[in-house]
Amino acid sequence: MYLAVVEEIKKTIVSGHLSPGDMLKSESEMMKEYGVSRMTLRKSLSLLSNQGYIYSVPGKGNFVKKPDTDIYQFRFNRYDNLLSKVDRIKLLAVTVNTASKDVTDNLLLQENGRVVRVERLVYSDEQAVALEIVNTQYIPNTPVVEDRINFANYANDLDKKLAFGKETFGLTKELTIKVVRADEDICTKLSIAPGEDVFEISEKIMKQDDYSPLTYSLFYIRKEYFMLTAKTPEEDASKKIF
Amino acid sequence: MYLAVVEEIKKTIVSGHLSPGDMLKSESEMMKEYGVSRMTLRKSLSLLSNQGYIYSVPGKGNFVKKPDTDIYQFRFNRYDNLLSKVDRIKLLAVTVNTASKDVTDNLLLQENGRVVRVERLVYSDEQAVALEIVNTQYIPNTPVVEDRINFANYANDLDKKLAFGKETFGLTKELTIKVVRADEDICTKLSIAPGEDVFEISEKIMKQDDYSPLTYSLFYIRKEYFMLTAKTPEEDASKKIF
DNA sequence: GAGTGGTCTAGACCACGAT
DNA sequence: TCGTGGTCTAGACCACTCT
Repeated sequence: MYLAVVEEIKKTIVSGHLSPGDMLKSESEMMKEYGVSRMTLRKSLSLLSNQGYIYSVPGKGNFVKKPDTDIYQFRFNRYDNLLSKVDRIKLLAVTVNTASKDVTDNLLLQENGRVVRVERLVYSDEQAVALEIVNTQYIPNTPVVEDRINFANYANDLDKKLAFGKETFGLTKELTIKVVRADEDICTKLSIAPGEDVFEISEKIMKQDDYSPLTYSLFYIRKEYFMLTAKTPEEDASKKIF
Repeated sequence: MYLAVVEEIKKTIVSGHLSPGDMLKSESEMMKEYGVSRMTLRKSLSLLSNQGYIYSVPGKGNFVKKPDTDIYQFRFNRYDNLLSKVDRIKLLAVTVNTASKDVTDNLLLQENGRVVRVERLVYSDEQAVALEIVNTQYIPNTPVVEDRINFANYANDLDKKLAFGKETFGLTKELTIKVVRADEDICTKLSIAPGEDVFEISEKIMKQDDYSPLTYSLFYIRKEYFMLTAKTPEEDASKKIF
């Protein structure tokens, strides 16, 4: 029933009777028009709001929203997004050392702060296709960190658990993708020609409440082995909303 | 009040009393526990559901969801995402011709189908930094298409309006980003060395209901002029949901 | 059949904007 | 002051799952 009302309202919007910025009829009017109770109507309205069709201003009314069609969504995971199957991950090194400027800035460390640095090489088709560097602030005697060092040869899910325990909720992540000229170290490890370009994907994991950084990772990928596909968010929200 | 209940429930989840897959107390129990009515409690639950904390199974109960932390979101717009300001857009050509294989596949055309092809060069700092190719199915005498040709030297918003009229709602878009070796044509137009790599961003705009393609665009960008930043979706849904 | 979540209702009080 | 949307309530019926 509330879904039917949603469709009705969508029609009046899309069919052009209403344009962005226009006000919808008041809720009491719409209750009569569609023959539903207030709560039911409001359920419809909030669904429309979630789908980006409308927004409401307390004391004034509900308005048609200009749709934001420039938002995209994608799924990314360091090991699952390469263009060919990962068949081996090799642990290169686990070190505790002074952070570089880049790492210091991103992890908001003190000057000369120390970090745990885990370096891994990702193989596909017997070839090294990606180099992964995970930096975590080093806090001596923290079980999490010590564990992280001990088990650093395991990757992926286990990695996350070790780093954050049960804190899988309440995290925000930020990803930056660009193309950079590979430095000597990367060229050697990925066995590519000097001066070649590679993808650089940096991933920063932060706490959601105060944005304090937990890890800062760099992922260098041979450019033929990565591409990204993103889509406009689904409208399927309908099923999730209530 | 319902927000307070949300916080309460989050606590019981995050503090580890509940793990993914576990069932929450029944709604009637929680009503008593938090001293709220059914509708209020359900408002809290649907908020939690939207934020990805829980899901519910009719006839059984509400369950803690394993958070999907691999979803990212970003905003993209052909002209607003370059690393430097766009100061000029030059229309190179508007042609009606037989579609290439790639275009035919993506627009689901008949064999030897014809398309309107609009080609533009994007300038920044007096340099050509990106080449844009927009393909739309050619349907003779369709006002939309004819207008598109007439006004093809205008870009961005106007472009969208001409192509889709009031249909700004109900569209889905798909983006693919990769790095490819520039062909001769691109090298000339962007004045880069032969064999250099460029970003290739393809954008396919479809109708949301039947996924029928409307336009298929290719965007070639000099690799120094583009990078992408994406974030985990906000939890701010709270404000949007009701 | 008992318990669960999904939906809907009629009525109430509030904070807010416009006048 | 009046109309608007935001919130909350108590009670009802339904379809579903489990035993």
